[in-house]
Amino acid sequence: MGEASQLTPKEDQMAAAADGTVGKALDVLEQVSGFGRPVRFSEVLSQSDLPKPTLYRFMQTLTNQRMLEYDPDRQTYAPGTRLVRLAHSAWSQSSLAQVAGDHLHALSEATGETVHLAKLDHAHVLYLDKRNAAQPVEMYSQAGKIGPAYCTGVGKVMLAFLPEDSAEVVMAQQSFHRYTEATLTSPSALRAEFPGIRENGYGFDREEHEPGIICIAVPILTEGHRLLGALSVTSTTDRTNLAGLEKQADRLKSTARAIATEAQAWSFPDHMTLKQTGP
Amino acid sequence: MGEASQLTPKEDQMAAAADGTVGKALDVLEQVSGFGRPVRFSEVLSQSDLPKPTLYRFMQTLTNQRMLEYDPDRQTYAPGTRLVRLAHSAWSQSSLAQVAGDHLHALSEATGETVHLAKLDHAHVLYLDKRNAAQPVEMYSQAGKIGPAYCTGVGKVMLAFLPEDSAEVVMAQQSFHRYTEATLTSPSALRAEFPGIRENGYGFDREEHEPGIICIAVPILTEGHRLLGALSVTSTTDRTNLAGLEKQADRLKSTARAIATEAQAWSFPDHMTLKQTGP
DNA sequence: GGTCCGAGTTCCAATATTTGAAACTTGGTT
DNA sequence: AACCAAGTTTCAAATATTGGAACTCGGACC
Repeated sequence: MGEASQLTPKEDQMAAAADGTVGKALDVLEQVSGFGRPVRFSEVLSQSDLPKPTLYRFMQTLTNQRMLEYDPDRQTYAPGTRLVRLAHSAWSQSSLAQVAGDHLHALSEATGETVHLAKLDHAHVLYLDKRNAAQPVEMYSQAGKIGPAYCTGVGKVMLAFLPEDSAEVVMAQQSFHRYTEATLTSPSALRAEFPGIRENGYGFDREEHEPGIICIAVPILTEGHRLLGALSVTSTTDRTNLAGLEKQADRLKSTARAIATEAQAWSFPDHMTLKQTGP
Repeated sequence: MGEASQLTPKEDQMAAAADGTVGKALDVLEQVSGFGRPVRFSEVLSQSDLPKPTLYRFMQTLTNQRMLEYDPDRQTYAPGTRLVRLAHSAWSQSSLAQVAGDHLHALSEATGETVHLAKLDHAHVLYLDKRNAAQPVEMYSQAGKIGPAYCTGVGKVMLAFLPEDSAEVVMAQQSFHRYTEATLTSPSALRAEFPGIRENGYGFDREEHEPGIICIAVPILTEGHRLLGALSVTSTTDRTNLAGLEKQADRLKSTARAIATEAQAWSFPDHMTLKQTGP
């Protein structure tokens, strides 16, 4: 059992709770990945509650399967590149990410600010895409990155539009680190914001995660009110303020609606022959 | 078995084939991902040789583990976003990708062309990074994307610098589709290029994959001559020719050497704060 | 040179898990 | 109402996983 690991919120007792051998193997993968750097077998062993031969076999299997990669020079394991390939496939099949691309671009052009597309993963916010007004697309520099749910615009908005019991479960898993003065550090503080967010249809990040950084976020909902993700426009207190961001609310909402509609209608046009291209 | 297998000896035909339950589960994941679009359970079933309940349980497990995602509206499965998260971790831990970033940028600035970083994954070329010049080439490739090994600059160069038996194994797995007039469509045609590539230390793509697209590529090798990946500069026949690209050979080689050195020296200066950014 | 030590690896019988034929449920169609 | 296909559950038999213990290997330290 690990002690305080670096960024993981409360380790979810039931979620990671292995279903079967596959679950345990994936736990090992997650653990290696969680180190954030290549690790020796013994390092993983000391953090794992699996017996030595069992862990050893899992790591062998995962390495065989290229989910882990072994560096023979350093004798370390790191998450394997098969993951990168699979993730590319996952990302390009995500109707949300695919459909949203153009909308994000348009939004960042129109506002001149950075735009994020995110969804809820486990108990974290997972960023699916990001557009800077000036810069072109960056792939995994930002896509795939995770952030806290309780102190980001997208996170709070998604919580507010989640079924109440689900939201409670997610909130129970937050670590509530106080990043700034403004960070909300309890479920009740969060809960208090929800009615307002639900009524307006948007929410703010009031420098709750980083000083000087503010944002406005809206949920992306299906017609059946199922939560698909969220959208945000970020700026700094140097350039604008909450009232300024609020002016973008309608544009954000209609973009989110458009994305939701297209994502649902998206019947996978086969024009993306996932055949290989490039030199 | 149990021989020291450095790079997939011969088991590779059945490569994905079973290592135990975990292997089978990952096969299922790969299969779903291979569809390239969300799929129904029965579609997977008809393409799998697993019995119905077995496949069913695997897909349940994978869904529980968020390696797959189930769309209740459409009743389809697609690769899950947990993969995107894990891949982000894999990518950011890949010393190659991390270390190469600045070099790629410099190279694309200096040459004004598109630069690719790739490694060998299974029998494919897997692109780890790409930098566009100001005027990007008409082409689509990004991190996580795979391409053929036998008709790309990076692929051929990597094959040439692989131990002979490994190269043969990889070549035996190529499909040798004739993309263009110039495509090499047999192991022997490939083999004939290797001595030249090894002697020069670089290789070309002579419009073998896409008409009008040419490139020069060099391998990235450790001091112990272990193959880490490859690097390429791509252009079009409109803008230059092979002789023109060849002028970049020395710059490419020294960049590759620098990347290799840094990648090996990279002892993980704990830049691992993993601090989450973005609202 | 020998001995000790810890990391990594293999063995193998006890045990818990996976397995899949068959039966059942669900939702849509004739 | 009867039918069919897709998806889900059951349960004993078959099999894979498990982990204590013993072994190998290479380096550190007398």
